[in-house]
Amino acid sequence: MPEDAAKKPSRIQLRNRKKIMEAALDVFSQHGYRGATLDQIAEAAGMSKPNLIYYFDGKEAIHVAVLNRLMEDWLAPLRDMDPAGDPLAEILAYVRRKMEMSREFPRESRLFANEILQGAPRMAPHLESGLKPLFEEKVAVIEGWIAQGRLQRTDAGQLILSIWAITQHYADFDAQIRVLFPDETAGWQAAFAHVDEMFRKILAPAETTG
Amino acid sequence: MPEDAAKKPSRIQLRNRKKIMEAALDVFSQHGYRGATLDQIAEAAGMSKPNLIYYFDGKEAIHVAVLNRLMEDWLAPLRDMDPAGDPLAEILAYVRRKMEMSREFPRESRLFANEILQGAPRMAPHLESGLKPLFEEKVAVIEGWIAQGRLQRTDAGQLILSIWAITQHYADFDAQIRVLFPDETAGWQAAFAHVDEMFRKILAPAETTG
DNA sequence: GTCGTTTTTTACCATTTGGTAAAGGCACGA
DNA sequence: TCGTGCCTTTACCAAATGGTAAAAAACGAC
Repeated sequence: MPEDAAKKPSRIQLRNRKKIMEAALDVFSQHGYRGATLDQIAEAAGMSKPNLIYYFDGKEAIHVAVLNRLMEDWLAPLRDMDPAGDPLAEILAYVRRKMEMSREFPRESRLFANEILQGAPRMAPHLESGLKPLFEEKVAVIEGWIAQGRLQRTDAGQLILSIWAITQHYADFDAQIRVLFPDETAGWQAAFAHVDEMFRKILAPAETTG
Repeated sequence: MPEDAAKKPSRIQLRNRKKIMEAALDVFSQHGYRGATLDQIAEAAGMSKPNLIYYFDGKEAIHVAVLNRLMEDWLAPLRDMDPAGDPLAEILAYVRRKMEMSREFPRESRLFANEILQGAPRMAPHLESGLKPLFEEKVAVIEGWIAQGRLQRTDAGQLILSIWAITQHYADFDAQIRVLFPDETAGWQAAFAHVDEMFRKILAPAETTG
């Protein structure tokens, strides 16, 4: 059984685990954890259900594995925010990258949203150990910028929240947006322009009239 | 069978349907459609499973009934936005009311989010016939205000989207926010202040330097 | 109270679903 | 070519779940 393997996984193992996780991302993000079935995942992965169980300990293990891999990529843009860079440029670049992720990886966004919506039953530890320290670190960075007068005074924590809220909304509420903006391409263009403009106004460098 | 009753429902019917829908809101919003079971709903409603089926045609019918009732209340704040009022005040009032709804009715918000996340399989008609016309009406109102120079020039559709995104985020991503802001009360205060400040900056009446 | 109607319960059922057992297939080194 | 160990499939299973049948209980007009 490869699940507990401390040894190097074979080429076949790597390939099949990847296929399973790709299929699972697809199915889980579309139906949620309980809505997804092993049969669906197996079919999407092009293999039999017992074969899934051969590579992973069970449904929950697959879900956790997908979430774990996801978290890295998900936090990367925030991690990249550079304290040494120009404040406004750094934050706007972060916003843009989050928008790009919503456009390019909507499945990942929805999987994450699904998990949080249900109360993060399988991800609470990750939030504590992965997300929270990074969040607090970057809050401190932004507060530093504000203290230096290089950024409009604002609540740094709430600012990051609102960046998440808006950017992820475009992926998570796609079904709704599609109804309101039938022209997808124009919608994305308007969205990119709008969020940039929005946060630009919010963060305009502090006027010395403070 | 009361489901197809064109006749007036009895007092017992009204009471029990209400109890069922309240229970269903609780369970569906916590576990999603497929994650919720009739047994859970029955227990939460304090009655037997066959009794649920006596009052509703089945699981899906319960879900649809809950969603339908929800939509009215959900759109009310936007509906209340008054074209004759002061632009900035109207929009900020709308934002505040949406924030209050996130705080007071998180289950409703999450139920809605869940449905949209899964592609709105049971709500697409409502989005077309209920949400979309109202959305377009209010977009026109805001565009009118902008044309009159009473509001900072911005994309009205995107503006409404971002109001939804941010306000609903506080309810939908509660599990995440709880990790990042352990002090709930302070979190809500900061949130209310932040969104008000945010949209105030975005919408500041157009300076005549346009 | 009595009778017809509405409401509720008990006892089931068929299907779906996560998971297992065990045999069969396959690759690959000796 | 023959094992040996990794991989895959076939045939199942027990529990959960949406739903039904039909009898029992409660209600309400008279």
